[in-house]
Amino acid sequence: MLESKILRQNMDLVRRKMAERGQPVDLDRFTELDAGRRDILQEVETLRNERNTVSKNIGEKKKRGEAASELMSRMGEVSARIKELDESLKKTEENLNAFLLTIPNIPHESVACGAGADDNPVIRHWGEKPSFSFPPRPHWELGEALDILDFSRGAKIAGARFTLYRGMGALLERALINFMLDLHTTHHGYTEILPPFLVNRESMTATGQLPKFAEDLFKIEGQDYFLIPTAEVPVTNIHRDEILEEKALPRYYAAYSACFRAEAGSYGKDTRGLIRQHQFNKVELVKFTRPETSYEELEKLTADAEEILKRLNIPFRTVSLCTGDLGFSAAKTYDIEAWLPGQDAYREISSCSNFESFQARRASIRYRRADNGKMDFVHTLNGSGLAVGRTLVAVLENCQQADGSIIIPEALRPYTKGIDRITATR
RNA sequence: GGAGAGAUGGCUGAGUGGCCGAAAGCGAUCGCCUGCUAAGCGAUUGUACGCCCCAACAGGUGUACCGCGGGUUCAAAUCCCGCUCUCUCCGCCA
Repeated sequence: MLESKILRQNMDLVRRKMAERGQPVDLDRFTELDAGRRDILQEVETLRNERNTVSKNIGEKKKRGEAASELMSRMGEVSARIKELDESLKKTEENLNAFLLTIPNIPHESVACGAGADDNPVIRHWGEKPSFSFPPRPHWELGEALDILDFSRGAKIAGARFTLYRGMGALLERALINFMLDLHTTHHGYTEILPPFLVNRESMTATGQLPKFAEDLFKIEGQDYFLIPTAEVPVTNIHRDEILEEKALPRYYAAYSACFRAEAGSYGKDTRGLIRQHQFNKVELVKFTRPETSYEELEKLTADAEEILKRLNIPFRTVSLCTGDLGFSAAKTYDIEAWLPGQDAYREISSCSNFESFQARRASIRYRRADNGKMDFVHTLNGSGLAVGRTLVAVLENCQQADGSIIIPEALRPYTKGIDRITATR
């Protein structure tokens, strides 16, 4: 969220940046609401001041046994007027706030201008694409042939976009989760978190999923609980309404969670395989940093996520999202895209973002600066480290053999009871 | 699910209608003092929003905030109602 004061002072910048995002904002409406609010505020505060002084007066008179009924009835009127003004103030602030909550973050100056995904500059490539002496197969064929992924049972039990993992498939997924968590906690300095998978409305609003993207979320009927679309939500909310010590920054958290997404509006997209599921597993990295270091921290966080693919020896490329492709809350985002030979394409496997103070304002996450003793908002960052289901896809497709078996990357074998190969069991 | 207790500043904790943005203690910061350490003494110590002032830093001033939302009253941390959360006991339960 952008604050009124900041918006008021940077109208032109905001107007220009929102246009670059392709999401023009009606700033006249803001000006109107903001000015209206301040008008009412001044009037009501003047009246309150009067009431406070006169009330004190009344108290003193009464103590001396003097009559004060005239003052009391006049203050009755003032109070009634205050009540009226309070109501219209509240209404105006609600409108203003609702409006502010729908304005996306301002893209960082290093973000390229562009209309959509095709305009995202590629930052780097890593790894050699594997060459095959046979046409590489997509993971859904491999998984079904090996009897480790059961799409039709998943659909029977729950519906489309749900998958049942079986045997080595389930083990491989679990191995990936543990491998990722271990790497981030022992080598990259993250503290492991296991968060609630259901959260309340305040948490969803703090990180930016609400109010604008309610249709992407699963909600518990009749209760104010939402299924998390990413561990970013509960983990960022760890410090909601808190004041952190500057010396306790930066803070790094790594969390495994299941993630739930309604995927409204993606009908017919990625209908086969594990790529787009209503429920999937993810290890999420979240950082709370001082404003001065957040872009440095974004580079490190992205490298931490890339390290997983490097150790699994999966080729990838990293792109920087352009203004037109940038998410609502992010100021800058790197997407890491793994090479999937079965689909002859790079597919997103991680998205690493700096939100600057956007989420911290919504969530009121602050720290006291050591230099001047003032409060300031922290910067929040997060990134997948990594999307587990998609990583499993990448392993299957990159490590497939001519006979349809899968050679398990060495880095995972400590987590697969030493098993080095998945072969058909029937 | 049933019964009860509670929620006050960074922390502990007092405060049952006006003199309370809130005692006291702890902590923290700054200064003094003691040869060092410990102790001691003094001062300071919330946030948000608005207005004024300023190039800016700062400053002045007003309002709000004692879990959240409403009500009573000239006046609410204090009285009333609803909600949320925490704790204790009973029941149930992985």
